[in-house]
Amino acid sequence: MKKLLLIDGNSIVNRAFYAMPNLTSSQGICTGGIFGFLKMLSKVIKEERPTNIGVAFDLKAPTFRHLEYKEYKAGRRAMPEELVQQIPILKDLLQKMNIATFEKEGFEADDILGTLSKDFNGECIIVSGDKDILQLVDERCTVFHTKKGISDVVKYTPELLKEEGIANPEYVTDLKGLMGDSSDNLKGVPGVGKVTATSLIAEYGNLDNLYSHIEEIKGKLKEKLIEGKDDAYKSKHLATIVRNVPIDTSESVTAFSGIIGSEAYTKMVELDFKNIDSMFSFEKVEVVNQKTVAEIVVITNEDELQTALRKANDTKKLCFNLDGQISFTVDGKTEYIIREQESLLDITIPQEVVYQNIVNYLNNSDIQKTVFDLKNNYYILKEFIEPFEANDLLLMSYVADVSKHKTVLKDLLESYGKNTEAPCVAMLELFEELKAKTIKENSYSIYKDIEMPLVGVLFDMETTGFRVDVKMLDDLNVGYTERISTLEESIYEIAGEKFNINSPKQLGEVLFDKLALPSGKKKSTNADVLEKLYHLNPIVPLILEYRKIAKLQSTYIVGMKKLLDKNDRLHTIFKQALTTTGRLSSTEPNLQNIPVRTAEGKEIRKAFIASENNRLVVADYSQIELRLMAHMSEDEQMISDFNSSKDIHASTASVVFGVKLDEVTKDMRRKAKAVNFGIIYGISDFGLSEDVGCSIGEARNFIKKYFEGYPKVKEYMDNTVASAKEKGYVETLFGRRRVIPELNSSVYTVRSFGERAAMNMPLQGTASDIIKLAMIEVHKKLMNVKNAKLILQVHDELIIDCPKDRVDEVAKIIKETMENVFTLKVPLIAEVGVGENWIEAKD
DNA sequence: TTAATCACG
DNA sequence: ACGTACGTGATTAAC
Repeated sequence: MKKLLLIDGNSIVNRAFYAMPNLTSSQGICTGGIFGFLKMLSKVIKEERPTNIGVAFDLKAPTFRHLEYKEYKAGRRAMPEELVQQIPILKDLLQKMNIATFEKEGFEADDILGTLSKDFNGECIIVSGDKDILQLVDERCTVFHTKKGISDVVKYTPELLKEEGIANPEYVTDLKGLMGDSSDNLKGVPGVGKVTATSLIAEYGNLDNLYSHIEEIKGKLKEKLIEGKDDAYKSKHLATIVRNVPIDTSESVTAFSGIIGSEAYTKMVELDFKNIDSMFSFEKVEVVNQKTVAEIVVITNEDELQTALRKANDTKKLCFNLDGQISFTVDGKTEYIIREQESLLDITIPQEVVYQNIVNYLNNSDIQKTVFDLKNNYYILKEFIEPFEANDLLLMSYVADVSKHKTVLKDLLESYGKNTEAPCVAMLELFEELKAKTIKENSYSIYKDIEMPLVGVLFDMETTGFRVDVKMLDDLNVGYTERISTLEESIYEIAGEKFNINSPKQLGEVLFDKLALPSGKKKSTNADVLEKLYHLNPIVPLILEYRKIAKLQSTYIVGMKKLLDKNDRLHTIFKQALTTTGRLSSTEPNLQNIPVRTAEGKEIRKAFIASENNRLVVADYSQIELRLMAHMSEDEQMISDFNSSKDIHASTASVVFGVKLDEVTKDMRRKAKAVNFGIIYGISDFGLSEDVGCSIGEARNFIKKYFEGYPKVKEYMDNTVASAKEKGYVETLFGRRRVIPELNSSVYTVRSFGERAAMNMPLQGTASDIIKLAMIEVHKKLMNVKNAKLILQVHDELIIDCPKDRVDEVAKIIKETMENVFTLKVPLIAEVGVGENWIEAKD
């Protein structure tokens, strides 16, 4: 049985463009729309296995329908430039894939699809985001309507249309005739919208039948319908798809074999698309190595291994990779690969022997070592050697270009077009290239003086771990289980049925349909929405509490207990090359989001305790990002506020509301605090109004007052954005860069995001540079304090586990180090506390 | 695998 | 006329 897949090219690429992130190839071409289109295409091909495919595009030239109705299409929004550029590339790529594309002057894509589907002898699937196309549905033709994004489709059959009140697919045009369509500039009947039109069509079927029963309709609606009769028929006619476009519809034109040719593959690689092998079946082709021509030597015994390694004494170089296939190079030309054991009978070198031989060279400071992910190499070799010095390509690539960073070596090499057959040769080459780049861009010092010295510190912290009071967690768990079941009962009681409270979908149905609580457009059930419904139904507070307890139990009790070691300690992994700002991230478990804001949350945090006979010394920077704003903007008012006041939010309130410091009320301070946060995030009136709970106008007024009080802050933010747009990147005080391609997008939301990110990164990033420097210093100083260990960093906070008789000494060390690691135009303050657990130490 | 939610700075 | 706070990770449901 033949099966034809038809795609409305413009409609789908448009959906894809808005659904995908802002993808850009290494050659600077926007590719999000194309990639999204291919993703959708691969999915449908896999699921439907079509024998024929056709993709239709609109032409810019006016359609003949256009000639009849001049304003037709005038209402359609202009396509953003980034998307316009992608269309010819997509067409070219489809041709290379041997997929037929169609466009015809005077006709639209849906006309072409209508014609192809009519002439095809077999089953037919049409994919489009445009509802007009539903008129083509029939027994052998299904329409996949992409609701939102690209993967979420509704499959329309005649039966489904019936369920939606459309007895015959043809009546889709009648519906359009009544309701009109602003994007196509179809007028419809004035005053009749989607809801009225849908119910009229459900009742009367089509326009003819409606108007022959017009007497049954009463009041204003009747008048409107009579008045708009001409418009209704005119709009219906315009919405009717033409099914006899003069194109070649023979099956040989659309035939599709399922195999994609090598030319298309090359093009996709050139566009930097990833995972394409999992998307399509490609014709087998020989992979031609680019760049380096490396000699590959396979090593099968210890003698060969030792001979090869010994050369490092002369070349003074050793680059190795132990993750997966073990290989190394000593000259940047030859790749030595240790033969893998493929069966038990294979004779090769045991892993431990390889490690032992390599380790022999690692403490030789004459030899320049290079690896990818040094900290991970410490773990792999921990039985053989203490942490050693080496270049780290992972960190170098992270510093050189955050947006191109990769956590897997092979991906990184690929993204720089390197030969992955000889990873270590490619690593050395890439390291040198990126080193030159960072030196030129003044960010080498971020690598050399911040990231590299930090590796050993993080390894130490992870290895030491954080002790947990398991008994305390168990006790909490018992209480939680009981509370959850009580809450469940009460919730089911009010709802009148059992359902899964954890399912936002089911919960939404209970709240907004069954209990008829008011909801916005999207029926979101998040805490902000529920807060507003707090007093409308007693079920709401119960759900909020249920959510809170369920979260604490699943994430922080059940989840963390699985990760405890035999000494009741948790060992997080810090990801040092992940965030776009320079912050660390923490996983398995994430110890950077342990609860603290609520009373119940604090109970969990209390279970984080010092080691036997020890205390926790906790120090956190006070308002570091805002102090950096004062420093960077050089705003006199803000600098003087920080120099004179202990409470910056109160000072801000006095500036914004124009009152004396002692006249600031709690509410004024609360609002000022929200503005200060907003400033750090790249403020918007909407965001601020959501946070404060006021109108957008009021929020706009706060911002205006704020900038009047701190004029140089405004100037600084404007300059940052302007410079970012010009240079394409922003940077921290220490030279850490973030490239922000979104800044030049013509899509408002994307561009605005870029602007906010540009305002935020220098603040968040500089703060993280500073605390990293402090960590390096503190770690060094603690070597002289026996059993005192740095165990955790939470962005602006450091935690030390140390013997209780050394706490005063350690507290002094950490405070002085953190405060003096860098000098700003305002004081840098670290607040220090001591306690047996994490909560006690923070008071 | 992705979206929704919520924990943190 | 439109939709937004910046940076993260884990769990759950639902495909």
